[in-house]
Amino acid sequence: MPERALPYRPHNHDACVSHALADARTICRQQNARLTAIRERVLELIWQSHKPLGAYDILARLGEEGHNAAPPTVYRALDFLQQYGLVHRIASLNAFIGCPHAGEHHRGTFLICRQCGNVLELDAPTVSESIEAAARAEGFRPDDITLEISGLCPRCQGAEVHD
Amino acid sequence: MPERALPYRPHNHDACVSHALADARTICRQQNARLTAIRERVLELIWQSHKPLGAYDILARLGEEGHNAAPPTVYRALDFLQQYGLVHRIASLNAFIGCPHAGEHHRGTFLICRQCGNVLELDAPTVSESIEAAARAEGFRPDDITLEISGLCPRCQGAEVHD
DNA sequence: CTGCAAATGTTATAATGTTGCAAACTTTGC
DNA sequence: GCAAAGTTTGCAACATTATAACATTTGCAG
Repeated sequence: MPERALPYRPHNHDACVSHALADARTICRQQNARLTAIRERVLELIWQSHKPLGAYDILARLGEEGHNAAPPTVYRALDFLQQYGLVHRIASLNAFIGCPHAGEHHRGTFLICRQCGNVLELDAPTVSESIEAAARAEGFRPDDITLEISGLCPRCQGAEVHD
Repeated sequence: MPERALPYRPHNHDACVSHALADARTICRQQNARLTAIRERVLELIWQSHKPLGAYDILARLGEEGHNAAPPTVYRALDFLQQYGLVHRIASLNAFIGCPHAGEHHRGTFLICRQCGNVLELDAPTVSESIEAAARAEGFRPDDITLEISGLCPRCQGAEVHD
């Protein structure tokens, strides 16, 4: 059994979330960063959904549980989490998702299913290298890469059913 | 002299714009699409700036010239132009830019200079293929690819000057 | 325990994008 | 030509996403 399951495969998602939180705590401790209650709660909410979560979705869930937060609270937590590579922002969706290989500051490659909304972060060094090579061939010095692939995930290709 | 110059190289930009407009007219005629006055004006405004233009920038320029348009007018024109591959939306910037190889419905690859703001659309079949291969290797059926590379263009690498 | 820096609360507002309906314009069939 | 149908635009309101500015609280070092 792989340590990290694919989002569209059945798996113990609670374990998946707590693993991510444990990792986050480790990473923050190592870097002397303060994973405060709100930051941790935001991270947890994001992880509890494999689908990307909008800032205002997070806000709403915090509201439901009594924490009456304002937008800056959430955006600040998100900034922090992004800074430490714990979550990614998906530009084409204006939404955020947990990073399964947190730790280093990086931008990932995302496979976004337009049917079920699940997102898989791909670790594809070959692709990154080919992109960077193409950019440098134009004399461009690449810095930050946004690669978001929309399409159909394996599960949604056969049956066009909702999740 | 190449027909289409790189945005960060000096070139006759008026000619560049009128060429793009002429292409657009041809494409729309061929497809029985109506390139109305507003749509053409929006396209022209976008082309006049090599830097991506936000919807509200366009709105403001239309306002300056007496056309008191509302947001839906601009967004509808942009939808039309995107549909016919005449402009692209750059998700990481919430902005729009003219497509230098219009005609087919496609998503491009963009080199975005974070210093001067110029954007070059790259036509990199190798990269696209490698991306699609990586996606399919995960069982994913790619559909639409957003690839936006932020960094420094050749001109801005030596001197960190503003455009 | 005091003072500083970091984090959070709070209010307001900016920036971006959409809905829904009415009016104007274009095309088409006759 | 002319009316019906379809497309495009005008317009008002609103929805969503994100930030600014400043006050308050919290955590921690000395």
